This record gives sequence, structure tokens and C-alpha cells, in this order.
Amino acid sequence: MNFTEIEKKWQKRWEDEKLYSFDTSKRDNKYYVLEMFSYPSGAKLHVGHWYNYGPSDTFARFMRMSGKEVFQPMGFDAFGLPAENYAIKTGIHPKDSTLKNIATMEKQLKAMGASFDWDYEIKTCMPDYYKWTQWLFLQFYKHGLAYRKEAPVNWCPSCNTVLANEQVVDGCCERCGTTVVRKNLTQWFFKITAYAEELLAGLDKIDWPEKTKAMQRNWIGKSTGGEIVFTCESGDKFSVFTTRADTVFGVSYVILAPEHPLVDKLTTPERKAEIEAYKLACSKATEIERLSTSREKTGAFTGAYCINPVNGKRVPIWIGDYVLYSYGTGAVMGVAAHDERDYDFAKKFGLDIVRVIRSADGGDDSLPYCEHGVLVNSGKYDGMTTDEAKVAIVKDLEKNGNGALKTNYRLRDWLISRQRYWGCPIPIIHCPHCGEVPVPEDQLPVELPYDVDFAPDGKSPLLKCEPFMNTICPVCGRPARRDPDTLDTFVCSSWYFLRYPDAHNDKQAFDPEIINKMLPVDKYIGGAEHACMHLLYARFFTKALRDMGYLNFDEPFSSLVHQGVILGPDGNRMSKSKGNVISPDEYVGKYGSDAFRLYLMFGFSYVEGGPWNTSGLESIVRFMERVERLVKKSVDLGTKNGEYGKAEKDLDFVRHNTIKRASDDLKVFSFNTAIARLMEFVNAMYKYMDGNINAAFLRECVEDFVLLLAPFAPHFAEELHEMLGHRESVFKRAYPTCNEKALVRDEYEMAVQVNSRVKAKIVVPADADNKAIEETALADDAVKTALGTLRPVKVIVIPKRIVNIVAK
RNA sequence: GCUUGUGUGGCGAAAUGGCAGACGCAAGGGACUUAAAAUCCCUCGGGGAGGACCCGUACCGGUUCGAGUCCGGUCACAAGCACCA
Repeated sequence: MNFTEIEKKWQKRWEDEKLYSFDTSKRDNKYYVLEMFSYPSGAKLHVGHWYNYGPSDTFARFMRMSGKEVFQPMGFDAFGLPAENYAIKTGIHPKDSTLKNIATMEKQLKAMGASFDWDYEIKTCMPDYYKWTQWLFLQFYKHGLAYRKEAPVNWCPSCNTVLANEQVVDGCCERCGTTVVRKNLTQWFFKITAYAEELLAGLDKIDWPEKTKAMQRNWIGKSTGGEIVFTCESGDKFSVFTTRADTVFGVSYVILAPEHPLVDKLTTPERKAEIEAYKLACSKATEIERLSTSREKTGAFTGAYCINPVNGKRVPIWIGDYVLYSYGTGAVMGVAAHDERDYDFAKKFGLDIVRVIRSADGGDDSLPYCEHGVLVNSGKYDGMTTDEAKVAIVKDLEKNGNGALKTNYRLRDWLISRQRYWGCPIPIIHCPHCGEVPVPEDQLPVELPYDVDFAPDGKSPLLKCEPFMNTICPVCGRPARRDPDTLDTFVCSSWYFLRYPDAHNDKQAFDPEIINKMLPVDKYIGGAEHACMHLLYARFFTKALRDMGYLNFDEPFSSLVHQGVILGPDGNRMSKSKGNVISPDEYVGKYGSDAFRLYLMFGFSYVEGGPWNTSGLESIVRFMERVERLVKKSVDLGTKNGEYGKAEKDLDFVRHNTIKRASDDLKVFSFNTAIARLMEFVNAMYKYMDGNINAAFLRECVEDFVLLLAPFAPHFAEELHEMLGHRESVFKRAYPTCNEKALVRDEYEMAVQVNSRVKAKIVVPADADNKAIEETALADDAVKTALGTLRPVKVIVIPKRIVNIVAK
């Protein structure tokens, strides 16, 4: 069979018949399968795309054959940095390169033979989409979830431009090598922290990989503790957040983040130079470096002091880069005796180390002592446990306004503005008289202008486009300027799943009535690298829109699966620079899409992925040819009925076992084991053909097999299905269901262990009780021999599996 | 560094706490063929003799009648760490 030829034939037929069109009258029976959409990069479809989309299409086809009205759309996450960088390098406009790339990818995705319904395609860079991204931004703005504040960015002083973290290599600009510094800019934020608690709680209700949920929980990073106010000798106040208020009597210094606004004010004149130098040094360190616990602690003394509110002690104020301005209050109390980092810091700078906690059982008393324990040197709190004192001290401080119990989250608000061209313009107008004014909804979209100079020179590219920037204030009608920033592309991808089912609505972002029926997504498939960002942002959007009254569900993706990563043959991540990139085209051209997809499903554990290896691909082709011969043979044999004896019963067992196992495995994305079962079924049919053949029965098995195979190798199965004399598409047929009766066995083989070593096999009737199994085991000759002079003291029987005789 | 995972034959991988290595690749042997390809059959973790038996799921320890699986620790690798998407 010429696989590549039949693929074209069937793809055309599917398209002509609109086989995969979603029937909107059957929304009640919908099953929404969604693969994370693609970024249209310059290269062709990568093995990673095939690995994401191929197996999930198999799942979608299985659900379709299982009677669900499957909705499986596809689209493109088309804004983003790479297209802009490409444009800077080559002069090709991002819009032109992106649309061209999309056209190529569409063609390739179609050639893959996936059952996408292209009628619902989305491209985030088109005005008919980003109009609604802007509309959503405005809703967030109106509900107080979008705001502006100063935030640090990576800044290249030579290129005069903001850099993405990715563009910073070893602390230097990837383009010119200049040392990158951090600089504050006024930026737009979404208040995702308002949903921290619900984002955390919601994780318990969704069917997601545990590891992803664990990552999100830690990312949100809830911790309960207290805020304690320290008053400076200058009269200024600042608070620290701590989970260990019980150690507050042990404070020997406090540290402010170098970016803390009080630093400049507090620093004494003689310390100014040192502090400034230190701040400059900090602006060059990345956050990851700053948080490293193994890095040597650094810091500088401001010369100022504050008062410890619990004991009136005078405490020096330092700055240190292990304190982040973005977490907690941007200040911590230094308790050298009971915190690793504080201990290192105090040791290095010769600060006091005061013990205020000892272990409850008088055990290990070395410092730093970071466990919970009992208070000492803490005045009236001496003798309290950590848990008691943590609350008692803060409550006492609260009476004087010097403290409060507080829950803190590591999660920060989402910085959404970018000083870039190729993104969705922010629909805000800055009016000299009226201030920040949202663009009226009837003026959307704010179109991204085409003719813009986006060479990096220190300004947002749109800022240099006067026709774009100059506008009229919608409130007062006087000249005003547009916001020159664009939105983070994660904003575009935080709601695309809501747009798909109503993709062409030009009146609203989506019709809530439709969306409430079509969502949540029943199965979402994509890379694990999105665990903490995209997947969290999408959840945030869903919850915010629910509170605004547009949605009636809480979570966008009820069930989530991550595919693994296919590595290069050398075991490294595929990259052009390593020269280990595998091009699917070469193999697809030679063996066809079905063989390639089967190989990807069979050769790897789906969630693990692994290194590419070509040899398995040929074996898949051999398997397909073996299947083809089997079907031809069955066609030749005809359908004459014959005897149903032991051979038939045995084959029937394999047949129904295959149906059961393949279906169960497909439900959990265990494609490799499902295909292994299909191979066993084929092997069993070949073995059966060695004896007397009941042609009618064999045909039944072959028919079932072709149906079982269909989701895995759609074109091939269609062809076989046609060979068997069927006219309609195999995807209009139902997936075979298991006849449990065929799986009932009269007897089982069980292993018998003596002292946990297998010594014998026994066969027992299926309905034997534990007592009977034990007796059979003890009566077995091999068991008797193994026991020798030992006497059984205990017999453990696990029905249908094992007997273990414990003997002395 | 922090968070989260992963570690099983020559290779890809399977194993609700219950016979480790299903299914396949590679390799070796055989059948068919003038020959080759294709196809079919057999062997295939290590030691031992092709037996009995012993060892074996990164390493060390623990729980259990029984551990690849659960618990504690160690090592190695991978992903993410907030402007790549």
C-alpha cells in the first residue's frame, strides 16, 4: 500500500464531507479537546508539534468514535518577540513573516491528518481577535484588576532598550554584550494576587497532574505569619513580614531590599557612597542569583537605626540583595540565631547573634537553629512554644498598632505591558487634562499600525509612530496620546479557549450562552513548561470573567495532560546550534503521517518523551504491512461460518481484552501500551490462522481490529475499512465495546511463594475461595519440596495473583 | 540556589505494594529461496551447566509476609523560576 497516496485521498474525502465539523445542535454532548496552540515560528512543523498534536488527535478520534460530539479547534498564538527580533535582523515585517509562517503551518497541520475543525481557527494577531483582547483588558480595568505602577525591567544602556530575560546572557545584552542593569519603568499590571486564595483552592477540584498542581501551589506560595512595624529613629516606619514572629526578640538587625523606597531617605551622609555603590551592584544581579542560598551574602549598612517594638532595642538598618522588594514588604528582620541566611549575613558582617529559641526536647542546640521550639530570652513569652508565641506576640503588638496577623503570597501581580511593537496595543489614552482614559468600546480595535520603526533605540516602537500616538481624548475632546505599550502575549493566550467555540462573533468576545455550554475544556494538552504561567493566567482570567458575570464556571480546563519532550538522538534538546534537529518531513514523506504518528505514540511514554531513534519507525511500517496482509487474507477467506471451539474462545479473549485495555489506555493517554495490545491482537490472529479457520469469526475480529486501529492510524484504517467493503467513513462507526463475558476465565494460574520466593505455579478455579487456594498450594508437590522440614506459620493469599507461605 | 519531576536489559519501554522486563528495536541461530529482499520460527538481564540455585530496577538505610512501587537520606539528570511562548 502506498501510504502517502492514500493519505491524500482520505484527507480530501474528509474535507469534502466536512467529517470533523462540530455540530452545534449537539452541544449538550460536546467534548472539547484542546491542544495548546502554536507559535508560528519560521521553521516548519517540528517533531514537538507532531508529538503534541498527533497523539491528542488519536484521543480526540477515540472520543468521537465513543459517541461524543468532539470539538477540536486549532489556531495560532501569533504575536511575540521572535517575529520582532527576526524583523530587526532581516527587515521583514513581523506581520508579513507571521502570516506567511501561519500559511505554511496550516498546510502542514492539514497534511498531518488531524481532525481539527478549521472553521473555528484563531489568529491572535488579527484585529478580529485582538479587538476582544483589548475589550477584555478594558473590563479588567473597569473592575479594578488592571493598574499601573513602577517596576524594574532589564535595561541595556548601550542599545537603550528593554530586554527579555531570554535576551540577557550571563548578565549581558545578547546583542551588544553590555552589562545589563535593572531600571524602573511605569508598567501595567493585572491584579492576579486578588485571586491568590481561590487559585490555590481551585486546584483541589481539577483533574491535573499532581506535579503541576504542586508547582502552582508553591508558585502561589501561601504563608501565614505576621507583619511587624519597626519605627526608625528618623520617625519613618516600615514593616516586615515574618512567619516566625516568635523569634522577634532575637532581632539583631533589619534588612531592606536595595530597591526599598526608604533606603535613600534613611542612609546617613557618610554611608551614601557605599550604599549607592552597593545598589548599583545589585541592579546587575538576577533574581535567581539573589535568591541562591549558596551564594555569599552581601549587604551594606545605611548608618540608620530603628527600634524593635517588642523590647525597645536599637537595631541597625542594613540593605542586602537577598531581600527582594517584590516579595512580602521588601524588608525582613534579621534573626541570626534562627535563620540560615540571616546567620550567614550576621557572621559575615559581625552582627549580634541572639538565641531566643531552644529545642523543646533539649536536643541539638547548635546554631542556627531553624526548627520550632520553646522561647527563651523573650521576656514574658519565655516558655511558650513557637506556635503559641507566633500568634501571642503579634496580637500584643497589634494593640499598639505595631503588628497584625497576615497571610502572604509569593505570587506577584502580573506585569502585562511590553515596550515592543509586535503585540496587542493597550487600549488606554493618556490625556493631559483627564489623565488615564479607557478607549470607548465602540472605538475598538485600537489597530496596530503597520508602518512603524521598531529598531531598538530606547523607546516603545509605537511611541515613534505619530499617527498612532496622536488621538483625541474621548472625555474632553482635546488632543491626547495613546498608550505606547503592547500587551504580554500571555494575555492573548489567556482567553483563546473562550473564543474558539464562538470564533467569528463580531458583536462580542464570545456569547456567554454558547461558552457556558462549551466550556470548560474537557481535555487540555500541552507542555509542562506552562505549569506556572500560562496555566495560571488562564485560570485567573476565567475566575475574573466569572465574577464579572460573563461565565458560569470556575476553571477553564477540567482535565490536563502534559506531553513529554522529544530530544535529539544525542539525548539533548533539539536545537539548530547542536545540529541534532530531526525533521518530521523527511520521515512523513517516506513513510506517511500514520506511520510517523504511530511511531511517536509507540516509541515513547507520552508524558515522558525521550531521545529520538529512527530504527523503531521501520518496525512500525512492518507492523502496518502485517496488518494489511491480515486484512487481505480475511477478505480472501470470505465469511463462511464454522465451529466456535477453544481456539475461537482463546482468540475472543484476546479480542475483548484488547478492546478493554486499548480503550482504558487511551483514556489516560497511554498510547504505547494501547498499541502493544493491538500488536498482541494481530499476533493472536496470525497464530489462530495456523489452525482451522472459522472465516466468519476471523472477519469479526478483523473488523473490530480495524475499528480499534482507526484513531491511531486514521488514513490507513479508512483504507482497510474500505477493503472490507464499507462505504462510509470508519469514523462514523462506534469504537468496539468489550464483552465482559469473553473475559471470564474458568481458572487462573497463580504463583506460590515460600518465604517470598516463587517455588511453584498452581491452577485454581476462578471461584475458589482463599481457603481452597491455600489448600491447593500446600498440597502442591513443588511447594512441599520447597518447604522441606519448614512449617508454615502464615499463608497470605491474594486471589488471582499470588500465594505467599511464610514458613520457619 | 529554590520549586517540581525523573533514574528499570545493548536500546525504546511495561508493571492497582504481589511471578521485574509486557510490546517492540537491535543482536544471534534456524526455515523458505539458485541468491537476496520480504516473511515465518527459536534464543535473548547477569552468574551458573541450557539444571538446582544465586544476583539484579542509580546509591545507602527503613517499613512490610512481600518494595521498581511506600518512607528517610545521598548522587545524577531534566523542566520552571515571573519580559521566549
